[in-house]
Amino acid sequence: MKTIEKSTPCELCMSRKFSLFANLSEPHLCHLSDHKNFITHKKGQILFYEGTKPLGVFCINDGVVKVYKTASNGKEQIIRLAKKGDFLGYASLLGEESYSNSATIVEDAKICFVPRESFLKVLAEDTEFHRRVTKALCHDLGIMEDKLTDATQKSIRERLAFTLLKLSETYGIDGNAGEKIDIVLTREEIAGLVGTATETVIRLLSEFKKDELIDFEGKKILVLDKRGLARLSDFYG
Amino acid sequence: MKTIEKSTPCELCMSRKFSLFANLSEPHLCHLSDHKNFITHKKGQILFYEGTKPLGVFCINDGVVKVYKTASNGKEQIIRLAKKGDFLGYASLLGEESYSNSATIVEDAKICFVPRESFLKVLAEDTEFHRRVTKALCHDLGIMEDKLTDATQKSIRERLAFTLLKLSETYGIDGNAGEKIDIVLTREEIAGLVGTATETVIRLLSEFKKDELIDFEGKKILVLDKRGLARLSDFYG
DNA sequence: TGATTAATGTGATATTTGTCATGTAATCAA
DNA sequence: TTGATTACATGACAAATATCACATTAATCA
Repeated sequence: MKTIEKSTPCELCMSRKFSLFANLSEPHLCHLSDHKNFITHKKGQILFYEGTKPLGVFCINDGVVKVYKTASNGKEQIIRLAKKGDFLGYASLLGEESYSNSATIVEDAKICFVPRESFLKVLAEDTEFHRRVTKALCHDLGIMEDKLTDATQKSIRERLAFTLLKLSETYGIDGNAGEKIDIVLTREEIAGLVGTATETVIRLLSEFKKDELIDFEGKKILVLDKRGLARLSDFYG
Repeated sequence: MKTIEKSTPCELCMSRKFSLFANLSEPHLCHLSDHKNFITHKKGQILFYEGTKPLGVFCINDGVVKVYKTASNGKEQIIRLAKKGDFLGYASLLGEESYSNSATIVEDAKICFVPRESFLKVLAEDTEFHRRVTKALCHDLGIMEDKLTDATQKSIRERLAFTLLKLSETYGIDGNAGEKIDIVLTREEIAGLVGTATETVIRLLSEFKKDELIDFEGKKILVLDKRGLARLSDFYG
């Protein structure tokens, strides 16, 4: 079901501007263009599985991908949602390990695959790029520390409120009736994001709606009261 | 209370062999030796605080340091325990951010401080070293994903059992009566490691003792039945 | 040494949250 | 369109865990 088609060369790619590839040299960009594969993925398709070997890195040109671990109880813990401009799989590649997580398309996506050798070549030849990659890894590490701390020290209600705020920050589009979180996530996926049971998410979302913090528009969530959610999430930032 | 004294030069440092500095060139090692500070720290002393700017990296020559975040409820979530050969603070330094966590001495420690410039100089000049740092960061990221998944999907009992196994793996010394975890942690610190309340740790440890999975020897814990703990921790690895 | 503080332990209790069961609504495939 | 599957929803209930209060013991220090 994967579609391979002609794609924008990296030199002209717009989503690159917001990515780690932002400041690469012309020759390196051409090298990547020549070696990459551009693939269109449909919702539900799987990019890679935990435990398999990374053969390169993925750059998201458009769409949304969930990166998650499957716990021993079968539930998915979503590590992050990756969007346009984000890279996938580079940590496992550079760590010289199998994928520590799996990745599945959440919203139809256009994704470039850069093979291992090309990526490593650019990394080796462009020290500045290597430094940016390192910096990104360090930043991600800090984020994971925050997530871990929240997971152990905050209640589900707090975490759900916080998750909604974060989602609206990243995927929010302003409307007349509050900010719409413009991606479709199932309750189960939200539960995976928060780290809880699906039923609990359903109940809490109803509660949030009753309290007029959020509303629903089709399958999407409207954030009506950010301040209220921030208060609930014990987040003062 | 910090003591500055003469220290082994990096070239001769034994704990370096197990660290990221393992394969540095002679000139780089000398450069580090010339610029580092060697400081002896006592239990309870604080190495750095979350939110402050990193001025360099710390290399642990001996001792144990807890790296933790203070949650909004005041509790400490311990991110990791760092021991001989481990580095501290490099993620924040390379991420060009303030410290994302705090570090406090758990067991009396000898620690070298390498100033920012020296560390960055070596990083810039030794590509292989940079690659090893990157690899370590990637590995840590994978570990954090595991921890997050465990934190949301496993019970406290499972996590405590797992924590004890990990501790015995790292700090265990074999004795006639099981494997002794040879560091002193308060119940509160164990709670911070697991991500739970102190009372819960106390109760569960008593339960584990009653079930003859562990025993106490002074302030230290003896692991009597690893298999039993592994079963309890839902860990098959 | 005695006084003070920190660490450990225990009980009672309330709450949060997960689980199971079941039902309805929405979506999808043939 | 219809049957099947998936998503959403709700109730009942049990279990795990946090919190608070208060002992008791150990460690520290003046």
